[in-house]
Amino acid sequence: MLQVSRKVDYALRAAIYLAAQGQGRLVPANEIAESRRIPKKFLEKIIKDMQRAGLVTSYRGAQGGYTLARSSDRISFRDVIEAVEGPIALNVCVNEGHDCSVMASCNMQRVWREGQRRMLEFFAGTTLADMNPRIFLNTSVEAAV
Amino acid sequence: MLQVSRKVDYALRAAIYLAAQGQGRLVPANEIAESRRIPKKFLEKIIKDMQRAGLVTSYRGAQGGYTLARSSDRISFRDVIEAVEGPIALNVCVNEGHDCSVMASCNMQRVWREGQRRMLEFFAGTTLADMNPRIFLNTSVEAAV
DNA sequence: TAATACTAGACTAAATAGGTCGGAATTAAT
DNA sequence: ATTAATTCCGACCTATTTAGTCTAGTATTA
Repeated sequence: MLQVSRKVDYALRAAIYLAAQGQGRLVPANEIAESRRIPKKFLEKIIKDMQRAGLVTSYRGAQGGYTLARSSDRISFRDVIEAVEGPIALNVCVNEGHDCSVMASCNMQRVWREGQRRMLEFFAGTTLADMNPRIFLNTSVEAAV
Repeated sequence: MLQVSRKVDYALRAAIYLAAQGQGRLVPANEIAESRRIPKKFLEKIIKDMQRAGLVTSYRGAQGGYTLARSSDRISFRDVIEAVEGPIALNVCVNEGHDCSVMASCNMQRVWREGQRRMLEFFAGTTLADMNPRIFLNTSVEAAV
């Protein structure tokens, strides 16, 4: 339906929450889940995805928890989206190596590519730091308000 | 998965095919289905959606078929997408009247809105006529090539 | 009246979304 | 050493959506 999944939404909520806590502070899943209204067990899996993508670091055991692996202004929406959903492709025919049966006569590929390029450009330019209440760094988002 | 459905893809293939045949010529479902590799019965339902949205006109009986309801340069990708999928909302919280539980502290809504605005702007600016082989009218698509 | 087309609605198989469950492994504090 | 806090892991589950198919029409024309 051309809509982001709950997974992406939850991942970003969590990432933004971690960003607000400051890199370094270890935040347990419970706290994130409760404060951002995310099912805890589901959240754990989602954060694991972000960890695998190198966005989050985790520590087990008592006093353990999660923290951002790098500063919030170097983690973009695109990073988070792709961490949990894999690479974005607006249509199957935009994938590398995909061979569309009607490609020669269809001409749509270029449209999907360009639409996707614009979307990615925007999501890559918006970072977790931009979500910090009050201070918005991304001028393109700023300009839209 | 943030990807357009087969339905949207088929709808656009069909619409582009109709555009290429010229408004006025009645094209039967069979011809569209075969030439664009779309399951016929599925196609009929999809075209019905486009008809309900006022994009296509149909005529029953022998020599019947489908044709565009207006000229191809006045039917955009956005028109077709919304005809078969309903209004686009990049995230649930962008919908009118939706009340997000963590909205006050989340700040993401503005990002989805702006991302969506950019996407729609592009899809609304790209028409079926732009898909005519060789002649591309939409300069923004043109520029991307 | 036969052939060609679209129409309507029920049905279905497979995939995806959105989780849940139960416990094992790890660590810090007591 | 024990316990409590915490992540990690894999299997499981269920509802919804996707991508169609099937059957039985109705309308139109030659």
